[in-house]
Amino acid sequence: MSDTPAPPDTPAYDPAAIEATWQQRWADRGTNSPDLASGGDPYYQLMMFPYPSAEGLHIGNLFAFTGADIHGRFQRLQGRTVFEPIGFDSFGIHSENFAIKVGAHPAALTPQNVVNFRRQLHRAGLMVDWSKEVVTSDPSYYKWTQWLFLQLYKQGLAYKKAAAVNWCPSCKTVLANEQVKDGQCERCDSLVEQRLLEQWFFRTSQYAPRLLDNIATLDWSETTRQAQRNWIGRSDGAHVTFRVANAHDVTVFTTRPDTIFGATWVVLAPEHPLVAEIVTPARRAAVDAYLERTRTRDVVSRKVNKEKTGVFTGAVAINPATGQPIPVWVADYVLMEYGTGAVMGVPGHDERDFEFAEKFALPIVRVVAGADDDAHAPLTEAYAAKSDADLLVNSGHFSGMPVPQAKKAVVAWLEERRSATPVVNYRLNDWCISRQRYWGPPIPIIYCDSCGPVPVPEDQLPVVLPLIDDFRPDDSGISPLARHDEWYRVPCPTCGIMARRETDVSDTFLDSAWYFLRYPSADRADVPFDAALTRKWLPVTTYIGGNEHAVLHLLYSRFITMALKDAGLLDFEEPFTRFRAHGMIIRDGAKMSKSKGNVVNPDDLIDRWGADSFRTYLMFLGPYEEGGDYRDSGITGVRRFLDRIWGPVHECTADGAPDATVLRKLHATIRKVGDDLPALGYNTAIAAMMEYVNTMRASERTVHRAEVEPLLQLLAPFAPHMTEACWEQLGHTTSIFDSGWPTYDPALLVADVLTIAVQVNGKTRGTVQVGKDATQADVYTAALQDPVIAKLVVTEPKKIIYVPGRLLSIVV
RNA sequence: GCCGACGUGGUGGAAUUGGUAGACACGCCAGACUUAGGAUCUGGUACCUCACGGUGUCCGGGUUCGAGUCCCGGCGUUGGCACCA
Repeated sequence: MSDTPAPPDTPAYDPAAIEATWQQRWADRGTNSPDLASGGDPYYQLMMFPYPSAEGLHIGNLFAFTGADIHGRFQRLQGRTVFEPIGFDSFGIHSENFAIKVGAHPAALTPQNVVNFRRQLHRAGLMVDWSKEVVTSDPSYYKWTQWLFLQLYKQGLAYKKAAAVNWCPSCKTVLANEQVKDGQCERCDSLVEQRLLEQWFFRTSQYAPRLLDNIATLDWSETTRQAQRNWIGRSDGAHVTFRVANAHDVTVFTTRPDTIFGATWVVLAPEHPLVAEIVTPARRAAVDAYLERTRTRDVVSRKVNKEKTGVFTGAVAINPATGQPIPVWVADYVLMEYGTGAVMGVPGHDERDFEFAEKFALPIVRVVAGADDDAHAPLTEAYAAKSDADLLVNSGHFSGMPVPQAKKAVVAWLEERRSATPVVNYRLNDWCISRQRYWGPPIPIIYCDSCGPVPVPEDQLPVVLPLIDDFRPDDSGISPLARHDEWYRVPCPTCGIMARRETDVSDTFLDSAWYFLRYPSADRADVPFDAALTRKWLPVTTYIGGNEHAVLHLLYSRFITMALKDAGLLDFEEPFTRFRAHGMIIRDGAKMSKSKGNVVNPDDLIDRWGADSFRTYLMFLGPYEEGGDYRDSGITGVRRFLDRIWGPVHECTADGAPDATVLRKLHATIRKVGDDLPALGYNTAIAAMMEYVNTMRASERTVHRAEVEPLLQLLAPFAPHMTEACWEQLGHTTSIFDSGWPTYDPALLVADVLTIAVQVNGKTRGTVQVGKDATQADVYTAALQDPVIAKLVVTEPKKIIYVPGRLLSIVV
């Protein structure tokens, strides 16, 4: 960029040439491919691998990768053997839908996209070990995804059941519950329908307590840990049994057993198996009509439109606390998939029940009251406040007891009468992994009329996804692969008679739930992951990624790891020791998107400014874990900063001694950057280096070699190419990344003269210069020399507070 | 509705965790060097005031010698969850 005539011996800083040169050298010399078997002090630096879109790398990808790369490079400068792999999450509905949209085949499009991504990632100067790349749609990878399915199957963790599932009519596939938001498809926003299909599930719910309890042991971003806790959704309560005349008992789940004296009805979910049994002949027609109505209602109006509906079954249950008969209703505000599919209606203390009671004129009884409330005043809304001072009322011999205590006491009392048991419930469901789509790993199961479902023998893996032209999904709910007899008709592995392959493929989240296990062993065709390498390199030391995967991807990965541990295939059960969520890059205060037309193309920016400036600028936008607002104009400042280092490196002198002031600033900077980098405080580390460069170059002085050389090491993680070139210019023949991290001398950090702020009655009135060993009395004496302060301090101060090295506060 | 995060100049953001608010950078203003400047360098830049001085970290209270930071009550922005009993 600079046209300034440089001194004859200083070549202009030309990022394009330097970056190409060093990327080539790193590749030729294997600089970024550590010896995984022999390298000491292993550090596994993982970044979330991208889905290779046709648009190429998004600026958000590069923000994420650069931050992770800086962390990895810093660890390497600290002397660790750093393994920083990357790959491509190339299977899945994203890739398939895009292929359909542009009329191409995903098997043709994906490799093109991967080539483009690889090119862009190389340009960004990441310290990636390209010899360990994985591509999830490659048979050499998905062979092991299928193997993984079989391991879970063997353990009884994979099972098939007919279930009401979420069907997206636009994507034409089943969606996991977690892919449905407000009754809409997370991907395309279509209204989701309910369908009853046979699906494969993993028993994630079985691991809920462990997945929850382990969270306490993880060094993860707090927001991510909280999101996982919420998702797993532990709630402590009780099962309470209600007698129903001439029928089975109804068991409900409640977290408020203390309110049972106020339960004035019981409700079953429409799908509850007992509905058919308890309904009285007189009410059967009405109930059947209601069930029919809910069945045909789509998920949206059921889950989003919260208008209460319901119907009385005619049955009567006995409240086990009061002994009173209460009606049994059916209503769709009760969900079959949670708890027991039945609840007790306590309108006084639950908003939903209150609404239901008002609509159907059911009795509302108050059984909890705040200390100052009248126990007999009618309720105008549900009283669900959770103050510990709330007391039970109208609750027999429990009246007057505080709520927390009553929760336990009531259950214990009912337990004695065999009407209740304490229960912990989790919100976490089993993971539906079936997808009625084409672009994924076929689920390795064969259905035989005489043997039933038979797993494909492991030595016959992979079940190769056939290259077919009519891969588009249709509305039948049957996978495209089912249209190909020649593929799906196979002999049964057990008995040899003609059988049928499973034609569904598995969820993309399964591909990514184990990829970190594959990386170190990516070049091994004989095993999914080598035992010795895995023991040495896993769990992942630091994982950096987006919080949009806080729940699904991270939870599934944790589940898979636990399942493999239980199968004896791993010796750890948490895959990611440390996880940090990076923030999001926005532009003009809004998310970048094509529709808003505010997308920034990374290729253009690297062409114009160079990867080093681009990387450093992205990290300078704001705190890494919070993200930042991308502004086009700001990158000039960072480019200028690099230019201002490039010059001195080429013109520095080794004669004489470095300047004392500069040296003190240098050591302060080494400390600051060394403290900031492990905590991902990239923006402040860059600011500190800028400050140092301003000091170093003050008054256009000639810079000493010892002033600039350590700076290159501090800057190297941000601007790897430029610092390598400068390092070479200073006469080094090996990579700067093998040069270690500079140390600072604490003795040099203390200035000889300190500036102390002086406050009088809390207001800053001036500053004084004192020697570094000055006492409170010295500072006070010095302060009184200041006429402004002397004028304010006319009497003996009431109080003097001295904060050593910082300020003196005088109270008069 | 529930849970969490956040609120600082024209802008992005700093602030050693209770100690001189606005580091660093963008932008802007002025100057230097220039045929030229969208290059480079130097200086200035929170607000009010000619000045002395005063006021300032969303608003209102409080604790403290001292509050951007801690406490109480509001308002706003944003992310997640949501008929989960």
